[in-house]
Parts: sequence; C-alpha cells; structure tokens
Amino acid sequence: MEKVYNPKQIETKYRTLWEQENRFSATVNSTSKSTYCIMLPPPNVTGSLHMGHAFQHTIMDILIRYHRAKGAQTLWQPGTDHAGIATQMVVENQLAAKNITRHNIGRKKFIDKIWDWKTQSGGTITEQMRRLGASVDWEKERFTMDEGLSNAVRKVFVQLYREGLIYRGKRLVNWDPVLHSAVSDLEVINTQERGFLWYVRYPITGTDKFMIVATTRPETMLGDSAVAVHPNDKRYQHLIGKTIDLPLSNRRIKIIADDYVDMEFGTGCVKITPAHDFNDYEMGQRHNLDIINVLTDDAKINDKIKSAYSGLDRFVARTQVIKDLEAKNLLEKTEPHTLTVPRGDRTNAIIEPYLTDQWFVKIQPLARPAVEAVKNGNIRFVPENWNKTYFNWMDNIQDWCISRQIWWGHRIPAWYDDKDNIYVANSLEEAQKQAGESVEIRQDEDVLDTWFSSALWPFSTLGWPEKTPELSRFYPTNVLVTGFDIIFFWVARMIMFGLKFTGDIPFKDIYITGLIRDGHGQKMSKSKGNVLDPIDLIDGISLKDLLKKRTQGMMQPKIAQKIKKQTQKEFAHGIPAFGADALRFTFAALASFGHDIKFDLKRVEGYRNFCNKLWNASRFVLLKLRSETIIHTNTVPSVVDAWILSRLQETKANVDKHLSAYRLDLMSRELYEFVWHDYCDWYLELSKPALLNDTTKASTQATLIKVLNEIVVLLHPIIPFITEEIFAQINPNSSSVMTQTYPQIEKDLISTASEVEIKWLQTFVFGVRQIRSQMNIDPSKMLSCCVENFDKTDEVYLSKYANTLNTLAKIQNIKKLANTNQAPESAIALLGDMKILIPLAGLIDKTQEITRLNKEIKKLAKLHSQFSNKLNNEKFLNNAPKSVVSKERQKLLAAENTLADLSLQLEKIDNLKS
RNA sequence: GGGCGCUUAGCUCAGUUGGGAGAGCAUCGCCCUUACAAGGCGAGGGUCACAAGUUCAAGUCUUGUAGCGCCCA
Repeated sequence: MEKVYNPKQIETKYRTLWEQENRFSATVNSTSKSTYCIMLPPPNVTGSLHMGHAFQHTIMDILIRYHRAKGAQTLWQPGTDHAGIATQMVVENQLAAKNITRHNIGRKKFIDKIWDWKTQSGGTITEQMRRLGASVDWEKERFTMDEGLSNAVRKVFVQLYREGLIYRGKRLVNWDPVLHSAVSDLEVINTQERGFLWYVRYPITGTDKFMIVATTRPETMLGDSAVAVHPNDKRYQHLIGKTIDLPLSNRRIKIIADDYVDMEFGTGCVKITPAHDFNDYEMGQRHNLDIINVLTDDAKINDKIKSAYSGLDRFVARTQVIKDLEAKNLLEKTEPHTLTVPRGDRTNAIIEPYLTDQWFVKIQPLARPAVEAVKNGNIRFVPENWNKTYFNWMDNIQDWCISRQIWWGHRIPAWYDDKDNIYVANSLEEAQKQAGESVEIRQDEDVLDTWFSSALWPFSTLGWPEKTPELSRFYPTNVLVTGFDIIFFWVARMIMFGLKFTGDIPFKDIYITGLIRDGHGQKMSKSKGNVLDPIDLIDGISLKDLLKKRTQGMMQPKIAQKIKKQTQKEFAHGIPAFGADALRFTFAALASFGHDIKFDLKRVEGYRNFCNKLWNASRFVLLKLRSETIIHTNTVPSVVDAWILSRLQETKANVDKHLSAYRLDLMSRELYEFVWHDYCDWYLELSKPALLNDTTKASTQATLIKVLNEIVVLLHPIIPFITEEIFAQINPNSSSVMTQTYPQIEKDLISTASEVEIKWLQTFVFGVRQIRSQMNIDPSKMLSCCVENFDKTDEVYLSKYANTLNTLAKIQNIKKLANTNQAPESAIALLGDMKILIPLAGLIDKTQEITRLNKEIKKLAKLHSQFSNKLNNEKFLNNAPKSVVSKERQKLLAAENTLADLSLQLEKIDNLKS
C-alpha cells in the first residue's frame, strides 16, 4: 500500500468499476425477503450539485448501502425533474442575449431548444453524484418528462377532472408579469419593503365633502368598485349607501359597510378593487361588486378601461396618478409606510393579483386522508416536530393552481371547441371522439406546474399506472430524505397523490434535514458569493479559481470586490483536496437533528485525517501479516484480543441503534472513536509486543485482520471508496466490500471480564505516562517502577503484562514492595488500591510532585464533598432508589481511599524535603 | 399576531429513562518512538442564556424572561 492516503486515485478507480459491475442495481439481493427503497428527490435537470444535495445524497447513500449490506433488496431510484419555470427562463435568457424572444421562434422550435439545452447540461448533476459515490440504480434513471411519466401525468389529470377534483375557473391568481404566468402561493415570497401610504380625497356625490381613502397602490383606483367602511364606525355610518364620484375615472361607486375593514388603519375608509387584491375580491363577491381589471399581462394599464394611462407601466402610472391627484387637489397627504410586497421566487418581480382562467386542484378531499396518514402514524416525520408544520399548512390549504402559462412542461390534456366547451382526455384522438369527429378542437396552451408531475414521482418511476413488479415490491418506499423547504411544495402533494392513486402512502418515514450554511451561519447563495461547491472540497481548488468562480457574472463590481476580499481572507490558500470520503464523513457527522448546519472546513480536514489514520492502520496490519501464508482463524484469543472483540460488539450494537434512529452523527462518531481510540490507540499498540510472542502471535494476527475486516464493512456506507480499496488490499481474492454482509453482533464475544482486565492495563499505563509528562521526563527514557499494596489479581496481571508495560509505558522492571517502608522517594499513581511508584532519584523534582499531588487532592476533595453531602442528606437516603444510594456509597469510599493514599504520599514527600 | 426551533469549553457541536459536565478543532507542554507529524503522549479550559418551580437530585421536566433564527398571516 502507498504510504499516504490518496483519495483521488482510489475514487477514480472505483466509481467506474462499481457501475461496470452493476453493484448498485436493484437486482442485487433480489431473492431477499425484505426490501428497502428510497426515491431520490429529483433535482433540476439542468442544475448542479450544491452542498444541500451533497448532504442529503450522502445521508441517503449511507442508508442505502447499509440496508443493501444487511441483505435487503435495495432500490435507490435516481432521476431529475424538468423544472419548468427555471429551465425555460435559462433558455429564454440565452435567446434574449441574441435579441430573440420565444414568441419569435414559436412553441415548437423553442421547446426543441430547451431539449438541446437539457442534453447539453443535463448530465452535470448526475456526473457530480457519481463523484460523490451515490449508489443509485443508474439503469432506472428517470426524467419527469419521460414518456412513461408523462402518461402517468395525463392519466392523473383526466381522472381528477372526471371526479371533479380538477376544475377550470376564472380566479384571482398570483400573476408574475415577467414570466407572464400564474404561479402558486408557494412560489410567492412576501417581503417587507418601504413604501408610502397615500391619503386620497374621494368626493362624496352631490356634496363638497370628501372621504379620505388611504392606499399603498393609488394606480389601482382606476379599478375601484366601492369604498368600504366598518359598519360600527360612527364617523361614517351616515355615508353608507351614498356614492363617490371616483376621481380620474368618471365613475360613480358605492359606499358600503363590511366588518372586514380595520377601523384603526389609515382613515378607516378603504377603496375596494376586486380585480387587484385578494381581500377586495372576496368583499366584492359578498357585495356583488363589479370586477374591473385595469392591467395587461405585463402589468401595464390596459386600454379596456377608459383612462389617460393606458399603455403605462404600473409604476409609471402610479407616479402619474399621484401627480394628477395633486393637480386636482385631491391628495390629502403622503406618509412613509412599510408594506408587504409579494415577489416571484424565480423572477423577483412584484406579483400581481390578476384575474385569469386557470386550472385548479380541489384540495380539501385530497388533504383530509393525507393529514390522517400522519396523524395515525402511518407516516412519521423525523424529527417528529415537523408534523406540526405539516398540519398547520394542511389545515389552511388553498386550492392548488396547476396551470402555468409557459411552454416547457406537460401540456394540459384539455381541448376546446369554438364554443369553449372543454374536452379532457388522454389524447387528441380521445378528445376528438368526445367532441365529435366533425368538430374542430384546439388544445389548451398551458402546461402543468412541475410539482404536479413530481407529486407522482414515488409511483410513476416504478411504472404506475401499470401494475409492475417493481411497484408491488418497492412501494410504499421506506424513507424520504429532504429539506423542510419543500414539505408543502412536494412532500404533502406526494402523500395526497400517493394515497389517491395507489391507495397507499408513498413512504413510511420523512427525514427532514437541516440546511447547510456557510461557516458564519449565512445561507449560501450566489449573490452573497459564499457558495461552496462539493466538488471543490473533493478535488480542491486554488484561490485564483475560487475567486473567479465566485465573482463570475457579477453585475455589480462593488459586490464582486467585497466577495473577493471575503474569499481571500477565508481561503487564503484555496481549498485542499479532501476527497469524497472525507466530505461524506463530515456530512454524516454533522447530521444531527433540529437545526441548520454551519459548515466548517476544519471538520472536513479532521475526517480526511481519519481516513489517513484508517489507511495507515491497514498498512500496519498488512505489514504484520505479509510474511504469513496462512492466517489461523481458529486461534484462542488472548484477553487483549477478547477485549477489542468485545468493544467491537458494543460498537456494532450502537451503530445499528443509531442508524435505525437516523442519528448518523452518533453512528459515525461511534465508529470514529472505536477505530481511532480503541483499535489504533490501544489494540494496535498492544499487538506490537503480542506479535513478538509465539503464544499470542497467531491469535493477534487473526484478531487484527478480523477486526479490520469488520471495520471496513461497517464504515463502508459512510466512506465507500477508501473502504473498498482497503478491502481489496486485505482480501485480494474477494470481489468487493459491497458483497459483504453487514457485521452482525456476536453475543458470545461480549466479554466484561476482558474489559475489566484491559482497563487495569490502561490505568497503569496512563498513570505512568501522566507522571512522565508532568515531570517532563523524556518519553523514550526507560523508568524503573515499584508497586505496593497489590493483591493476587494485580500480581497475575503484573507478570502477564510485564512486556506490554515495557512497550507502552517504557518501564524497565517492576519491583514488588512488601511494605510501605521500603518505598524510595517516588511519584505516585493509583490503580485501585495498588500504588504505582516511580522513584524520583535523579529524575523528578520534589516540588513538582508536591504541586501535582495537591492538584489531584483538590480535585478529589471536591468530588468527595459532593458524594458525602448527598449521603448525609436523609431525604436522599429515604427517597433515592437503593441502587443509586449504594453507587454513591461506593464512589465515596473510593474517593476516600484515594484521598488517603495521596495525602499520605504528600506527607511523605513533604517530610523528605525538609 | 399564530406556530416551530435554538442558547452547553475560544470555535463547531453531542449529551438517551433526571443520578459524578463530553467530543472534534483551536490553545499549551514534551516527542520526527519503524502504521500514521494528515502523527504520538500529556495538560489547561464550562455559573450548561437568565429567573422561578417540581424533585432527595435538573444541562435534562414545568413556567416565565431575554437574545437569535425559521415558517405562516
């Protein structure tokens, strides 16, 4: 083996090999009774892998590799979605650079262009997943616009329509005037922004009096249908039923009463514009008001209403309206005001409530069983508290607007005749049949929301609506791993559609992960320039390239400069290559519950070091076995062997426990500690003298390799590459670590006795090392040592581990003293009742030993008083369980003994000094 | 306004059914000891945000306060 761990070399080798050998295929373990299935949340086909993906993919891969090794037939279903709006925007922007719009080239050509773009950039994210080692079944890869999945989409649409669960209607929707499309509530981000509140004088018909109406959007007054006041508002009660001569419009509108009006806000009078505000719309319905649309698709004032503003953009119109009102002396005052502004999550454009024909899913009947599935525990959120968020949203759920006025996506399977009768069908032929052969029909121009097809993902990928073997074998899937941000967009909708169309839940557990943030807790975003690319952590990147990457395409030079500075400060030397395994281990170690993750590069470095440690431990084992032709596996283990084997069993038990609770952080820590601190720090060191001894050599070799073999299989789900390579090195005749069964607990190897014995040894070594270090004795200097007050067991161990102590503690000989008086001037360590004495002569400064003893005594005295306080408390004695009381007694006794020993020693040295 | 979190060592975080406060990194010593300096051995460092309550016993349970964060309206 190479002396230094080289991740790049290893990873290159295996990521192609695994695929060639079909190791990730769902056909592995196909005769198994149990199955395990995860649907990869389909990333955007033209996107690239970000830290959040890498994190979630690592979690899924660990679960998948673990269950595969446990023997389940395992499917990790990969694929991508078509990301309608996002993808279309990319291609539109490309065209815009050439001064072309999609309308210039027409629907067909435009869609061809998007397919071109998909082919060109669509492989990025799947390539990156391969770099990360994701063991998805690549042969089963799907795309939401595949033929099969598109069939499923049509079938679902048709069925829901026939059942009255999809309807078409003219409604106020969230309109994105840049996209020229409706978007769903979830795609609107409400932000607090500074604006103004304008107080406008509305003349009361037939009087010279005014009502003062406060508004944040004066331009919409062109569409006012009424002015409303609260029915209890004494200021205005006499005006209810009268009318207003609406300025700038020459229309007469009613003054109405509605208890929706907030008397405290503004003047207590509200202008009602049903076509341009959701609340006004509802009020309009209650009072039968006219709905007057004043805008065009791109948010200009339209020419359907007679006004001086037609053709003006909404904000230009606003300025003009204010000017005109001022000129007519109808503007009472202007106040600064903070208001909630709805913006499109893709375009950042201000969203308009806009009256259009759209398709909706009637959500209540679907939501009810979906709530029930979580309430009755068929579906479980992990961590559990997310179910509150889920219920909260489901209780207030609105009908889902599923039509989008874009071209990229599943075209709505609805046709119209010239009288606008609707024919919903699986195909043109069917629709034609419905309409009658002679009737000319045209298909709806709109496409479906991408989430509509994503909602079918757990079963459409398995071949639904066909009753495929995959569907019956893998559905319902075991767990969904995703972020909280798409619980509403996606998770809830999968549950609804899953229950509706398969009659069963789509997954049993929903593991909601935290968000990956940068080292300062900031959200990673391109505009902040703090994005880390997982691939850069794997391969490394120079500062120069990182700067280029982070500032590329930055429009504002000031921000680019700031990003440059920050990056230079944080990554003065770029990012070293850590390898995929180290990155994966980091994600696993950070995957605790309930909060976001501040991503710290230092952690990756630490786990890279762990990989290196594992690498070198393996080298050691190979070195020690190389000369052997046969490793005897049926040897009698020594106590040291029994100890590490026993520790291994505990480790396995904890790994299983933590993994089944999705606590990958605890799982990885368990393995980290076992490998580094038990296996490397102690067992490998203990094996060195044991290998030199003919009676222990064979069993030591057998144990070294057995434990290493299990370690490699245990760690493989977390760090697949390095473990595969080490496995290959130590098992030259086996094909892959992935063919190995995940190590089971061997109960007969649990040995409390050996753990007690090794604890004795460790305490001895530790005592001597502590003295050595605190007395500044050279680590390599051999020491002599006396023991005192030992019992029979101590004597047995002393002779048994003489060699070991020589190696680990650098002790030359151990002299057993019959009584205290024989003791030379010494530093002391305690092992139970036995005293370990390191003679001071020529080595140790007396004052230093006195300081050391005092420190120890002080520490112990504190503990001692804690215990005795407890035991002097009658209430404790009466109320605490007996086992706890007796434990406390034991602790007190031990502390007392140790204190006595140390005090005696202190006294002795003190006397010698004077 | 409603809901959900978080606050533990300098930093990032664990802490199971309540029972002597932990890890990694960073810091400070000593050491290039033949698996590993990407390392070894040892050390220092905490009023568990604050307050009250329950309890023999609270980092852990209850309530309140403060600060921070997210979601919804």
